[in-house]
Amino acid sequence: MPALTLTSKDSSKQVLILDEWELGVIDLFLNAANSIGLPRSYGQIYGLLFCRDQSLSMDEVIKLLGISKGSASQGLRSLRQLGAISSVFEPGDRKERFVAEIRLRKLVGGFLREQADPHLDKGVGRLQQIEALLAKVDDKDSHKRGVRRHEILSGWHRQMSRLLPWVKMIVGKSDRLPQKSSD
Amino acid sequence: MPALTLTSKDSSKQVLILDEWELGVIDLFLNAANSIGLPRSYGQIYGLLFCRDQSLSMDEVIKLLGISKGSASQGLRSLRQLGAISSVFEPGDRKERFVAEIRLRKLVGGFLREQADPHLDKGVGRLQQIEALLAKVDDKDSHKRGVRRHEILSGWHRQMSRLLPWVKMIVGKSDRLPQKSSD
DNA sequence: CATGTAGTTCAAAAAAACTTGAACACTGTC
DNA sequence: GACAGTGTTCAAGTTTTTTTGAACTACATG
Repeated sequence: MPALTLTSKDSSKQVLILDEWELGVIDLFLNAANSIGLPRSYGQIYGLLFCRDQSLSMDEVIKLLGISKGSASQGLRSLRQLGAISSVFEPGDRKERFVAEIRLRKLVGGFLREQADPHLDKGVGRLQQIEALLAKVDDKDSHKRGVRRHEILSGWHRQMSRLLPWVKMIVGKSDRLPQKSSD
Repeated sequence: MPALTLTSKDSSKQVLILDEWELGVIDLFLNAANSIGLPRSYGQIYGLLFCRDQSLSMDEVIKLLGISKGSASQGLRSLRQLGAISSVFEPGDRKERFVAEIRLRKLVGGFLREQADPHLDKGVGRLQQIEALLAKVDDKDSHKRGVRRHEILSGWHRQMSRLLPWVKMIVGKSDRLPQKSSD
């Protein structure tokens, strides 16, 4: 393997540019990421991998999207943490390569696990904190009101905790639903 | 019982200060709002109203939370739009007064209606746009790949569309939900 | 152990989101 | 019409989040 050219452009190399439809998909994911509270660049990265059959290295992601090394590194790490992408090592290659997870159930599950569950957990602490503050309330009416509110919040917390497993279960189940192929 | 001079004239006025537990609740909602992608001030406003039995006017919200007129005005409007608060007019008073909606089902339903549904709707347009871009692709392989991706995205869209009604239905009914025996 | 490749970290820059407040609009009263 | 009470708008200011890129770690190879 001759390593002469630095800016090597081996003709066996796959495309280093994006199709227009790929740009469209990447933009779709950019917006989607944004609207669920993830950085745009995460959406771009996922979108790019989603478009491709072949795994991509960090280098290729950087070149194709024109983002910085830092963004790529952090984005790829977080996306893997979310279970939205996974990495593979081609034998005899030091580079880590990435592919998108395309099972919606996995995506939703990972998102809920990493984003929703922690919030619910923190909620327990917050509720306890409020309970503690309530113990120090002198005024009878205020105390009563506070207790009622605490009860409501506890109920909500319980309901949300029960909802999440259902969501995880429902999404992806429809693979098996009989479908009339339309559209 | 009456607070010291605080530019307030009428001593029959209810508290113009917040109990500690109320601050805790308001902070909880501030964080909750933040984590579902709403401005912090919306959370504060909702949290304040959530704590109170009596309706509050915009003026009172501004004074109690120490936020600006602009924030209060926009926050109250958006929260009402979301169905998270509702307004009432006391007879013989020109001021609009607000109370929090505390039924979780309503809150979740409103949130999904105002936030999730619009995104799904926009998604239709985006998918069509991608479809249009695909029509212009020459390369056979790229086209095929693109079509496959479009199909996947369409499937996801369908599944999410089906999920939302379930969520709306399940929340608020969880007393009667069948349970997965573990936890 | 010097070199080159792969990847991470983090302070500073840039961008996005949020808040503010003064000007404006609307309405009912005198 | 002038005024006072309510509420909205939005340009400018502030805060928060995201991105960048240079310095750094790690590790294989000659």
